[in-house]
Amino acid sequence: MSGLTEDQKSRLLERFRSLSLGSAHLSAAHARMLVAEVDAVLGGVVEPEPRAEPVVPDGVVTIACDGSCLANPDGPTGWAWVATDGRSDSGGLANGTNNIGELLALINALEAHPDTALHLQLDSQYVLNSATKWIPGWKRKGWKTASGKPVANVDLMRRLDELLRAREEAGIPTTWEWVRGHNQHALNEEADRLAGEAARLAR
Amino acid sequence: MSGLTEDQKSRLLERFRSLSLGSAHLSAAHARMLVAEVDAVLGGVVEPEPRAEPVVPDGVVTIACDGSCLANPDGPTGWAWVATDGRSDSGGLANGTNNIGELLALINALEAHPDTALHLQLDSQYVLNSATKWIPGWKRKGWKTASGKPVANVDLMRRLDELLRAREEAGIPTTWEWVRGHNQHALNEEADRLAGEAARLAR
RNA sequence: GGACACCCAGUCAG
DNA sequence: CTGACTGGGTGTCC
Repeated sequence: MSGLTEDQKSRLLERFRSLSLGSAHLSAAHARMLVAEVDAVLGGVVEPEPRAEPVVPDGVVTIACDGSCLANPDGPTGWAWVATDGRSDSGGLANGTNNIGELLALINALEAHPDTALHLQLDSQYVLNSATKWIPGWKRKGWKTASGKPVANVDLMRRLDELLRAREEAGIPTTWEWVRGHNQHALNEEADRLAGEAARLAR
Repeated sequence: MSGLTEDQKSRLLERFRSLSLGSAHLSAAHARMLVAEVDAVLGGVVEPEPRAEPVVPDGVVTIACDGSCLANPDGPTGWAWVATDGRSDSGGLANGTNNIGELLALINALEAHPDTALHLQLDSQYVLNSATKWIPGWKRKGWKTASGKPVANVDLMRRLDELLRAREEAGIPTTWEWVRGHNQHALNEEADRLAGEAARLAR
């Protein structure tokens, strides 16, 4: 009924990193993610009940995207994505906003998987709605907001639109899921950690 | 360079309790406070350097307020205040939050000193800012938070406002000081002790 | 008016 | 290390 000790965690982490799965080995990000899972399960934090999660078909890669911004307007900003195919990436800039971080996470995830069917997990309704709902309307109205003001972060929005149109034209499936932030969702938590780390490094 | 042994502490405590200062004698709370001071000084924990502390004018009573809550939301909750006039009080309730404890400490201290110029020491910025900054704004906006949600613990906040307005109308001076928690600040430590005791008794 | 996110600060505890 | 109670602020959209 209890979780792992710190010692057990680090030993597990080392073990996971040295494992071979087929020809590949686990990334550091995924090893940490797995340790967190084991810890949660052993600690009774997650019930073994069937989870009401979307069923992701075989061959589809799930990616969690997240951003971070210390001192929100204009502070050090980080972005990160973590995928179930074992890949992950992150980066930062010296000045940005929380929403720029979230946008960059998605854009970088898409750029890294141009030919892969994806299931995208975001915690930002701003980015999720931009990608799935608002961009078409903005384009029709010359990138103007509902209240007539220019859409923020237009350059990033245009790039996002470009990437999504390319996927659509190539017939590459893309599905979306909103996940609440900080909800012991292993993929998202790891993306959160990496994004925060990247923001701190960009300081 | 070393502090007191437990034996030394209890002997000191007994000694302090039997002392006469003018016609009064030390309360148990203040005796413990003094012993803690001696211990800290002998242990080299506090430097004998001149401290940058507010100078409290003669006739002004300093009061440290503190709250405690075991198992934070909804657990046994205690409050306490300790004053330099030798008085102190504490109490508890079966269910509360940490912040309710801190609020009750201040409210009870004010109620016990309606006509005394006070210097109030709090470790809770939540309560300190409520009392000195936020209440006026909340009243203007119908007790709504900056993010539009109803202010928590409104009943206690209203009572606090009432007490402070009464003091102001009567022209009774009130000054405020934030002290970091658990910083060998004798008055605060004693209030902390009493609040914890009260919480355990309320269990 | 609503929603999500990013922080900052303090406290209470395990 | 974990979690909760509370407040302030900004970024963004409808």
